[in-house]
Amino acid sequence: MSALTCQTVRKISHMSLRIALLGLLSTSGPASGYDLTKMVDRSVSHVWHARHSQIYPELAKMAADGVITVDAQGPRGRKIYRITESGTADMREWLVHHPPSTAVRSEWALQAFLLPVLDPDEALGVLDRMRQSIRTTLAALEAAEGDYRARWAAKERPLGEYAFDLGLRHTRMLVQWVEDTEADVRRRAGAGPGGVRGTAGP
Amino acid sequence: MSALTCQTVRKISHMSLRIALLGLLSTSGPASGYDLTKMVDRSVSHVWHARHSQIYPELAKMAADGVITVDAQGPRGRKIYRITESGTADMREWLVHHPPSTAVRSEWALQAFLLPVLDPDEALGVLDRMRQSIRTTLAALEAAEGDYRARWAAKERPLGEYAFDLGLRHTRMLVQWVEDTEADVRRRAGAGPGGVRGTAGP
DNA sequence: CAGATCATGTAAATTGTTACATGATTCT
DNA sequence: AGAATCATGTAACAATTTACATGATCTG
Repeated sequence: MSALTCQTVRKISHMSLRIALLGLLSTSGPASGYDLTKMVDRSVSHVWHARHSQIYPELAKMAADGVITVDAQGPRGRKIYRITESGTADMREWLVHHPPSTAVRSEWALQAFLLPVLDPDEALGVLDRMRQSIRTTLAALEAAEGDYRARWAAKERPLGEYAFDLGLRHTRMLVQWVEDTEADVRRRAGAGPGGVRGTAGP
Repeated sequence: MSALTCQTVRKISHMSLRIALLGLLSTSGPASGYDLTKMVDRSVSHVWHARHSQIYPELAKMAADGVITVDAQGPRGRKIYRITESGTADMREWLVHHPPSTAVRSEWALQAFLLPVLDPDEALGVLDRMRQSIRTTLAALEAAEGDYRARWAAKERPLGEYAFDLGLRHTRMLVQWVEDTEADVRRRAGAGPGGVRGTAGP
């Protein structure tokens, strides 16, 4: 097995887009670039965002590396890709052995980070925008939750139920953070320079 | 003002690294590339990760764009940068008017997403690794919390108190998610294909 | 048949990573 | 003097975004 896959042993380390696509192909069955783009938009993009202009070239590279093959050709150059055994092995290897990078890059959190440079009223403006935005997201997720359970009940077994749960928890945490932070900014604005803020209620 | 800054009105949209550096310079006062690299490592990197090899060229571009200036030159080509008025304006503009991108790219969440492709015992292995890793992170954050409060009490007013709180909440949420997910995987493994899992306890 | 959308791609620019390279200063 | 670390950069490559480009198929 190691002899057969030695070409693909290279750097499995990053290339998370590849892994995401392999994951989708492994549960959905054969699919085209267009199909995968839509699948990504509807599901994985909540955890790993990608555009079609990145997906098409990546699929070509994946086929060249043998982790997927062209299963069939449709009408207008439409290529249907299927995951290979080597692809399945790569994906499982990454999942089981790759310690996920903790490197974060979140504009949301960056704005939180920089909030103290603003005057209280400006900060409250930013927080207000955040609150509206995150409440919209929460509403969308809660609406999707019913749909999700229906698909589950219909035995569709969509990938990503745990990630969906994680997203929901994350969103609820953000709503709470925004509200607590707003309250804190207000309290301080009223009280002048005060003591240290509590970071979490009991 | 708009006439003065028209050159920098360009695309403030992304360039978050630039904003992060401007934020640090605006509270720390003048600093060198090396200083900023260390500051990034100790603080913003929890929110926006960057290496020195990206920071040095970015500082050069920022100086060329006039958002920072070389304030002084130290011994070995050490350049001390200072934020300009235009830089302050850009940073505030981004903070107040740029709706933060919600695009996520998290290897952690991607592994969560793909968890269902694994057998229960493999999934439990992955979750176990996650639990250990996240508990370590939580311990580090909780240790840093005391330090943080001390610095606050000493009037250092380090940037990022709200982001620190956000990070702590995020980490606690992850610990809870890992534990609940482990329990769920175990429950299902024992019970065979079951119903839909509850996404959050009351 | 016109407009929507399906469907696939490429090009250029930006952003980020890894590795390489180098010399100065401080500590023992 | 030798080791550690301070300090600054560059080069090559990989990942990502934005914009451009094009033609097919379906719907009313």
